Amino acid sequence: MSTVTITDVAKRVGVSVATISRYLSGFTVRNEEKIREAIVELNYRPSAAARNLKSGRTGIIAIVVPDITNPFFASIVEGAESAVGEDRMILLVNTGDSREREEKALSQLFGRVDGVIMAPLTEDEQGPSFFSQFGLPIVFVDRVTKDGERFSSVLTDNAKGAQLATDYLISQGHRKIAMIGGPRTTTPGKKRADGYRSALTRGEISPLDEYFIESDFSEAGGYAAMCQLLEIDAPPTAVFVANNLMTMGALHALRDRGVSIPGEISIIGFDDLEFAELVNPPLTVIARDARLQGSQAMDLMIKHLNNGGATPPEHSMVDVHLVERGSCALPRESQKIRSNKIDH
Amino acid sequence: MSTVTITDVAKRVGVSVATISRYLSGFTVRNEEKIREAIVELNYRPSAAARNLKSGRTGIIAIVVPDITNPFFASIVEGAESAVGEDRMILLVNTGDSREREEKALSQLFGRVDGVIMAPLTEDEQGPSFFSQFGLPIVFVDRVTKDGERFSSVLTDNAKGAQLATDYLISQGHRKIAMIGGPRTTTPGKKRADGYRSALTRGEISPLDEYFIESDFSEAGGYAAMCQLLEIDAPPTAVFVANNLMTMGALHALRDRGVSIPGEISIIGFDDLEFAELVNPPLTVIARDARLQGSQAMDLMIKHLNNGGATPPEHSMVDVHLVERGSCALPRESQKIRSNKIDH
DNA sequence: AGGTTATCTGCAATCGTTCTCAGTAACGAT
DNA sequence: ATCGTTACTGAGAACGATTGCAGATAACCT
Repeated sequence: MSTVTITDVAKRVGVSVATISRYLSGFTVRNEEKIREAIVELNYRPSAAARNLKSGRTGIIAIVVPDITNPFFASIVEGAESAVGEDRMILLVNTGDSREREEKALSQLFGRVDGVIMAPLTEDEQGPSFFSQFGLPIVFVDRVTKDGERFSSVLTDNAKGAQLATDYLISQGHRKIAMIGGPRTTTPGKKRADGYRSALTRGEISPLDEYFIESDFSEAGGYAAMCQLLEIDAPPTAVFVANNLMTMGALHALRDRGVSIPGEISIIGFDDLEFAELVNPPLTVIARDARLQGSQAMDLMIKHLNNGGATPPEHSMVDVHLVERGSCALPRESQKIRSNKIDH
Repeated sequence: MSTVTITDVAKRVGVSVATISRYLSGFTVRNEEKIREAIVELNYRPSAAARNLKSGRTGIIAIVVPDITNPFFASIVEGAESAVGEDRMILLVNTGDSREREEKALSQLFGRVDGVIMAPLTEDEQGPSFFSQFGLPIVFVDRVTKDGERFSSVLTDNAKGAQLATDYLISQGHRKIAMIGGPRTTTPGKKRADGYRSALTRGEISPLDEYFIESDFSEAGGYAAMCQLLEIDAPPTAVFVANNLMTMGALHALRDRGVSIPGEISIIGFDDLEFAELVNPPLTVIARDARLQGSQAMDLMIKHLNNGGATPPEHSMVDVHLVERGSCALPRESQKIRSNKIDH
């Protein structure tokens, strides 16, 4: 069994533990060759726990996300992973959209990790210094909270993305534009709804309450929301769906009901998906670089830690862009109206 | 700052540290109320590092996967997450398909985690006791290695899955059946290739070398492999693609070349995908429950740890089944042959 | 009141490192 | 020979918790 300690190595070589320790930390010592041999022979591995205790560092950075099976968060994690470097590792916590687990994780993380990169569930429901109380350096990704001022963040230009999407639909002649949004308690939920509304207003379309459904960023939520939209007397001719999972749900709903895209209804999603070009029709989306977001967050964290935690918070913003594929087209009615005009 | 130790709490209450420690470990002590107060007021959080050092336990279980953005592995992680319980956490390591990182991770993990759940990259390339040397309890998922006998594992019935797929294509009348496989150095790569071959043989079709392409389980690999298959003089009428990422690549390739599915070629994939019903046509696949695989692996690990590491290795197998959707159909030629017969 | 348990308490050792401090040895310069 | 410098070494005190041991207190019985 591997319960070999530094003392065993020291005895074997015939020097003090201090020497072995120094060798391990890169100082030059006299019997390097013998030490190397002893380490290999004894299969010695330094105890991380003891190191942590002495140094106060763990070399671990936590990433806390609501749902790892969401490809967006998986990409964030991958991006962070790619930037973590040689001498640190990542601890993943999946909160499963539970506030309780999020809080529990945060308090358990103290002392186990040097810092936390997280996409918090909500921004409103906790006190103003909720996240500060844990005494952990935090970098927020994608979402920001009330005491966000004290921590760095890497956000997406959510409002711009939503505007881009809505403007695009308007430019195609749609006026009955619905949105399936996320919870208003989250940054993306809020900002995307804002962007949608402001684009409508700018386009001189007055937002209809019926056309905005606040859902929950889940596939089931998207499915239900789309069903609800289809039941309206004057159903929308286009729908902006505020995240990838809900988009999948919406597509499922439309498929189940036999509604054709973009013939009967146009769909634009937020966040690209690996399979977006493979669905029928290929999905038009607002895309951003989630990997980049993850790696930037990690960069900020590492910079902060390497400075001894003395850096002021920094905020960066990742750009969004429209990826035109095939799920949006001229609205039926507008087609009619135009042909009427020609007839005229 | 949170550098409050158990000593501070003890002083505040006016008892010894031992008493506080005992209170924390659930023994009944006299001044429970005062202790609770002191802990809250001082915002005391026990040092995980010190605990680890004393107890030798960390309460952390590592999951080592080659690629977290692969939905299959994301589901494994999610499943494991769901089974991890109250008093343990998960450390995720993404090796990015690099053997070097895999090995480095394993050696760094020692002392930081109580056990490792992993899908090793390859089974062949390391010595017979490669994984034993780290002195860590391991549960293998999906793949198994040379010293797999010493560790528990949760595998998939890969051979059966491949046979199911191939038999299905044969039953539809295909005889020119190709396979895009994974690396032979991995368990799934090997077993799925075996299943494919044995199904062909049983169906009295002699396997053609041209029709078997050993790829790398990546999307790019699937794309390239499919292109290669299309260049053959007598291209296959059906292709079994051995994992989800390669299936996506293959679909992309077919789309780019304008080859119709299942009109010109039938496709069956291994591993279901969230969007499999949304692509055009809906994808027929061999499916299995990856979440279950993850949670079973975690269950085995926890059982092992709670027994003080004294349990013998256990091996379980997750079943596979065929999900018929729309990407497979009668082969063209066979259709012709049949109509010829009718004409006859 | 005295004796016997049952319950709680503090002391101090311990886990495996790192790091400070006070050496020691070698060597060239004086 | 003495001194200063450089380059390494070992003893031992931390780090912050847990735990065996023995002592103290309270509770209970006769």
